[in-house]
Amino acid sequence: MKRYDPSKIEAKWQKIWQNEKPYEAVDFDDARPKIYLAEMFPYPSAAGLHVGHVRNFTIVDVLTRFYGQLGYNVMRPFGYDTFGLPAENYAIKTGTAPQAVTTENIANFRNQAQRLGYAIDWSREISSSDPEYYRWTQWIFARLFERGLAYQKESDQWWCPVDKTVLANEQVEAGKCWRCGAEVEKKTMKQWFFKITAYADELLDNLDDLDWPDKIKTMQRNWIGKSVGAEIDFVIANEAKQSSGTTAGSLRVARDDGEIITRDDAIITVFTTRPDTIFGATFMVLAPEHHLVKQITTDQQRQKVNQYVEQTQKKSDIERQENKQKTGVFTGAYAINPATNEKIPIWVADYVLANYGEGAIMAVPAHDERDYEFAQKFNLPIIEVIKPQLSKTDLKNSIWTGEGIMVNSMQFDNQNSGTAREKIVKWLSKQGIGREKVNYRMRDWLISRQRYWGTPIPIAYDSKGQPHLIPDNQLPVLLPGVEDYKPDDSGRSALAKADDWPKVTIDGQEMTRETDTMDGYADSSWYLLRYADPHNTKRAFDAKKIDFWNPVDIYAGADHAVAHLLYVRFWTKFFADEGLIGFREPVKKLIYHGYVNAPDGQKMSKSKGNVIDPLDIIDNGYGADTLRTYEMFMGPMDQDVAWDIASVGGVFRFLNRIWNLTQDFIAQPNDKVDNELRRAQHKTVKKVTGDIKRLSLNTAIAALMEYLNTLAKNPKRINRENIEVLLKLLAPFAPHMANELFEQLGNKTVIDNAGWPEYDEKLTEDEQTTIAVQVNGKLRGEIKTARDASKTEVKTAALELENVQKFTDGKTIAKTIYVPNKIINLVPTD
RNA sequence: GCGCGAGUGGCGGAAUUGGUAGACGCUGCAGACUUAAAAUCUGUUGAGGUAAAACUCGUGAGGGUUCAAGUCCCUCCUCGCGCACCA
Repeated sequence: MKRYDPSKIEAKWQKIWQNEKPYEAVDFDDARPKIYLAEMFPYPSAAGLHVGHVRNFTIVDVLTRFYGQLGYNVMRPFGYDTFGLPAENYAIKTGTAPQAVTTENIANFRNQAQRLGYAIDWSREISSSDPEYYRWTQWIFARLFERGLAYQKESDQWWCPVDKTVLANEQVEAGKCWRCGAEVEKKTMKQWFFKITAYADELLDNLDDLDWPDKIKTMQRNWIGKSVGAEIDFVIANEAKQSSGTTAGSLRVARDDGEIITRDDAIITVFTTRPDTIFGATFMVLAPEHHLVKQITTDQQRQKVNQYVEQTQKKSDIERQENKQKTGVFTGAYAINPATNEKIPIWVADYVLANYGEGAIMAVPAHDERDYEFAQKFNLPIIEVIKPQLSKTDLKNSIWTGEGIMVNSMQFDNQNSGTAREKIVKWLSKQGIGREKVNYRMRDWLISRQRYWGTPIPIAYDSKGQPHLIPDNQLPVLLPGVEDYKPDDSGRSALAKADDWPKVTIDGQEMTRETDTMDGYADSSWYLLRYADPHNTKRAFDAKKIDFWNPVDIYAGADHAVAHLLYVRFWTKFFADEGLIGFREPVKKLIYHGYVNAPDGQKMSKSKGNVIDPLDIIDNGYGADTLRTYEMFMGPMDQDVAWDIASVGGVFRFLNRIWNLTQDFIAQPNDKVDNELRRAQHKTVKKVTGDIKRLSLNTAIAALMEYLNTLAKNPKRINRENIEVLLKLLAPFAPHMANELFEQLGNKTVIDNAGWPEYDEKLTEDEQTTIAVQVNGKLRGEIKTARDASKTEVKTAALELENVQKFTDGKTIAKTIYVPNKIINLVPTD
């Protein structure tokens, strides 16, 4: 008898798959349904595949093979996210050119992916640092530029002092760089942005219809952070000379110190989501960076205010976030509350953020917790304008921030705050001092990176510093080889140091190239389209091919909940608006799986020395089939799981038993149909099919184990069909073994083409069913009956059970609940 | 603080629609084979209880709805993740 030796059979089948290319997708094949599956393409690190990749790729592989067996025209491509910081940092560390490192790492990744037996369409392999790819990333930049969706702006940006580049908001996590963890700094620089905010509403609204995990959708909603409210103008009041009045067109107001300021400077606009509470606005607060702070501050308060502003500017954002104690200073100035016409003081405090809304608020301490805290601390008046429709006991110590009935609000009294809100906005807008306003927390996507290893931004500047697109026919703007690509503190990438490269002639004009490169997320925002037409040299992609394959049916990943998955949605919407594609969402179903952690539950990391190398597992004799099956079996897909080598052994034993069982059958074949095994077989087909469809892969494998246990108990009664069905169901998880044994059984076709087994619903049910017998809801016994047994029959049989009689003796049955084939519950009178 | 998840044996987990809690795997224990070990195979493995059964308890805690609750409702605790002064 042959022994199970994974190394032999896996090498054999991998070679066959490489030579015969059975997993290439067919464009425009209408005879079969199509399905497009993809994983988030990996950064090919020098360390090779890790167990997390294996989980990610195997999930997609199981589905690829499953749908393939079901007869689908499956596209499952593969690619590499090669541009970006990790590759460049690695190149710097090892003193090799990023180009060379990348080529080497791709070869390694490809080789390792093949050693795992993935059913990849290798004809569609792409990598983002390939000029044939980034040429089109540049082309897309140009289209965005033409529509005003790529623009330049000078502003404060997050700068990572370690990676020496600016970062997008999405790449700053709790004030730290997402890559290296260094605390980021503010730096004023002129940078390129993509105007993702133009799509804010659609990005938010379309989330509702996506078959994505709620967790991701919630994160994206929070990130977009839509707030519907109003802008309201407050006029700055003058204590001493109230009556300086207006002159034509502009309001002129005198300040305490006598200086006259014009209307533009005399208005503070605020954003609020609760205009209904305006009658309770008893003070105003400006962010320390607000442009009016200097002008309105009175001489008396000037020193204190300056000191406070200086102090907060010195603090990093982290420090500002850490200290939740309210601080602030009175400016000495007042504004008029337009609803009450009362004079209210204007304060400066860092709890108001400069970069959201107007950087100024009307403070309603009775109905906002932060304002309340501030008012308590500085003894500012609190006026209640909304009465909750609840008993007061609920709010003893806190203030009411919900809806309610308006009070102290003149003509709006006794109305519901929700309806009053709209009326107040109308009332204010009639007076020209208020308007509806929607604000978003999301900012535009900053894409400039002061690093070498990225897609060059296809822009050049004329002598006046005006940006011009590099014409399409001069694309790609090739990344030149340079000697020294290390980043520095100059705020410019290494490309600025490349001798002649920045010089370019466009339309006969001498210009200077942009030397920053694009954020790597730009590259990954359209690769799911390129897969459908990976070798097109005339355009980014052919609309007909996109139309055939895209959007992606199932996309699997474990990271990038906000950044990548928001950007790729943004670009898809842009492409649709450009008429390049016919859909507005890139991914129908998203699988967001958990991490594979070290045995102690900690994250695997080189520094902790707890990294499990998947290739070691293969080479130690377990083989790729065991590794793949184990990673699918270790727990539900969406959960984090800890590595457990003992369980790897359990899965190996499972496969080994299938091997031995099949060898025994080959030695002593049997043709007879055994009813019990046939039923077990059909039951298993139903269960495994259903489980794979609902992505419950761990229970699908458990069902295969159960089926194997049933077969192994009756080795003599197993027939060919029993075994072949087992192998077909196993094939997505352990394709090498399934193919090998299927062949050993004498089949001429490979198992991939042998179809997915079907089941007969009637055969998935036992002829006899076991019915649990309860008395008063407690289990007292079991009876076996025919499937179609009537309630009366079952009841009679149940009442005959000795153990049931013990609990029903001398009592009458008041109620009988019967769930066919499941349970009967007898409820006696007391 | 707010939002979203989750809490089930010694461990990972299962229970898809309110219907027999603990599938499947690991570990442990006992046995077979072996000079021995590994491998393999068989049995067993929630707690209490019993010679064996019966029976009692049991899905984070407490209450509720129901013939019936891991599952639904209320209150609370713990952990994880996300957001974090966004007006």
